[in-house]
Amino acid sequence: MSNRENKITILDIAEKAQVSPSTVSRVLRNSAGVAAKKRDAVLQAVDELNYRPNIFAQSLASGQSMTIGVLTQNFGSPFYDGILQGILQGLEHSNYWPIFADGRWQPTVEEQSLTLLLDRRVDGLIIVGGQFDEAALQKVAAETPLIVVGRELPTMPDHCLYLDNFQGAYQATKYLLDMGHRRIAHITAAVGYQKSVDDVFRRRAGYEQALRDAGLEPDPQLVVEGDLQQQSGVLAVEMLLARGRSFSAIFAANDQMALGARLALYRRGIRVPDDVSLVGFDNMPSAAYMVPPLTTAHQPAVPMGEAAARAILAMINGRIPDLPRFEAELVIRESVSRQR
Amino acid sequence: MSNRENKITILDIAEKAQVSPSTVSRVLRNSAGVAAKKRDAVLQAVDELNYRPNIFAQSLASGQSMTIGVLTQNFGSPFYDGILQGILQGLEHSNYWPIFADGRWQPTVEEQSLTLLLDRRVDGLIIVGGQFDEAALQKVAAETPLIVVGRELPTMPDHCLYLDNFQGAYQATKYLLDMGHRRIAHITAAVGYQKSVDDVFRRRAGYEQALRDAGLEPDPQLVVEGDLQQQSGVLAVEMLLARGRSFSAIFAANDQMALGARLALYRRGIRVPDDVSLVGFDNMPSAAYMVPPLTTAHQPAVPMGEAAARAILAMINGRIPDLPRFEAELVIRESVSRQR
DNA sequence: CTGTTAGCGCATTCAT
DNA sequence: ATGAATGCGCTAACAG
Repeated sequence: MSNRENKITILDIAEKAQVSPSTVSRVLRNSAGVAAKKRDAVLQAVDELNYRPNIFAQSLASGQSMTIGVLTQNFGSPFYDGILQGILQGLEHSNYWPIFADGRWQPTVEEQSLTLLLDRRVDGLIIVGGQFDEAALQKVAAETPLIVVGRELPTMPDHCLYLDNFQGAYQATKYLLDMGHRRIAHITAAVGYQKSVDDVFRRRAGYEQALRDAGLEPDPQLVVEGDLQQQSGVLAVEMLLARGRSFSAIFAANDQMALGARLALYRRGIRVPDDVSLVGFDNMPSAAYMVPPLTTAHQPAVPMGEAAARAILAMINGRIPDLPRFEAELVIRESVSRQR
Repeated sequence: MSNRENKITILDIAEKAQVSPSTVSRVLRNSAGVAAKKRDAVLQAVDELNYRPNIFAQSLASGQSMTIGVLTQNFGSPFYDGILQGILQGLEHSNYWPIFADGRWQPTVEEQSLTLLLDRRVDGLIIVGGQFDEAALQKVAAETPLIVVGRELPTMPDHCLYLDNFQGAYQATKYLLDMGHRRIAHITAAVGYQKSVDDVFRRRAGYEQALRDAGLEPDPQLVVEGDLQQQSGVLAVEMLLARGRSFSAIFAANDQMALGARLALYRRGIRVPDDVSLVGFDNMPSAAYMVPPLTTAHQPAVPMGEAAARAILAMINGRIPDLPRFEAELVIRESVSRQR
């Protein structure tokens, strides 16, 4: 702890306010009626002595840590940042405080991080993405209030907060189709790489369904796998070009890969959107500043984070959280052209 | 805390291992020699009972929280993310855990956040950027080990970790000069807006000095103020264009504004780098994926974060941290062309 | 090297 | 409504 602390304890203020320690505790926690006079005296003493309750003593005595554990998979990725910001906002006036841990998409690290959070005796847990299997998550949920963001778990629907990825991808692909594109490539991500790959899988399914509904058979040669990072978008386009199948549009499973794709096209002298149109997913902050600005399926990360925070607070208070549904909304920008 | 906890305490494992609680504590903390046999028995009991020390009891009894408070100014900005990642890495095997708080560039919020971290009895504090004045920081430093990242405070050099912004900006500007540019615009940021504005101020100074050293007098008409966000880069270029002064290159005080500038130029049909060259600062992750890839002064955010973590650990252990110096390195990419 | 004894600062019974 | 007493789980002297 800090070196020369305010070694002021509840006893000091009890003495100064001429009441018993329990009374002080009562007014501080508002846990029982206290005579107005005594309350004021206590409050004044607290103020004058600049008293700061010892949070550890509080937690030890009360059994509550007033913290929420947040387990993410990579700090600093555009999408996760939005979630974290939302959580911060959602917790704002709640007395609860978030504690973050990063699983770095590595199962072992993820497990350790979870353990660390549990060791910290968090009152609730928000797990964003990740690779824990459902059984493991169920065990966790049995012991601690839990919200899982960004995954759709069949057996625990009342713990999950996610976006309809299928619908978002369908919409994005349909937009390209409506703009006259027929040969639409897709950059997906390899299973087991990153993110609740469910997301990416559903996006691919939405893409394929949109094609079928338009009477087109998906062409496996037009689908390439990346790993969700920018660089893999570059490689994906190289791969696509190497295959020699023509295409007039690319739908990338996330904006980061779309960014990489954009660069690869630039390097090849392929113009966007004149020669090839480009659509992403997530609406990451810089999507609007890409050149040209990127059309993308809008994933409302911040609202999702807020909802997660609210939900976990509800659970902690024994209420049943109402989990809103999130739909992706296509944000149309200049990276798509109409095909003759 | 989690609902049905392992209510296993140190007493349980003491009993099971046939030793006293203090011995258990000793082996767990490695705070004194314990007979190998007893140690093994303890360890085994810990394992079998799946014992988890109560961190609050530990903190209360020991007076240490084993946490490091990290006060940033905006979660989710490319530069700060790098710092946070670095801190995470630097703390990795240390038993210390970071607790984050966000000041959102609002002095009141910043102050509250600091109070919250102090209430949490952090053992050390890393303040990234921010607007606290030096006197306030000195008071904090007197009570708690403190490292300030990204600010250069004259009176507390042994607490600061920062980049030589002057040098970085000088280098960036000189590069443009070497490439034949003579009319070089600069996008800076308004004082009092964001960030330890010192940074931005020093960058401007470096820009001006480079011009002077090349025999050019800085033209105030070629300097515009933004607020470090992308959008302000757009507006800055609009402003520049409206002023009617010609320029062949822009040096933006950070990459985010460079990104906005890029978009504004695109909208005006001004080509980069053919018509106007562009240089940024920070080397944020997507700078390499801009079209064209952005030349930028490389600010090693992750290493700085790591250094901060190491330094604060050193201070906590009563050692004098060695604070490395960081220099900006220009990363040359395709956003700059040679001027005839 | 090890067990015993006191707290750490607060919340929460239980009396009154 | 309020004070006294007890314990949360662990660490740190203190003795041996």
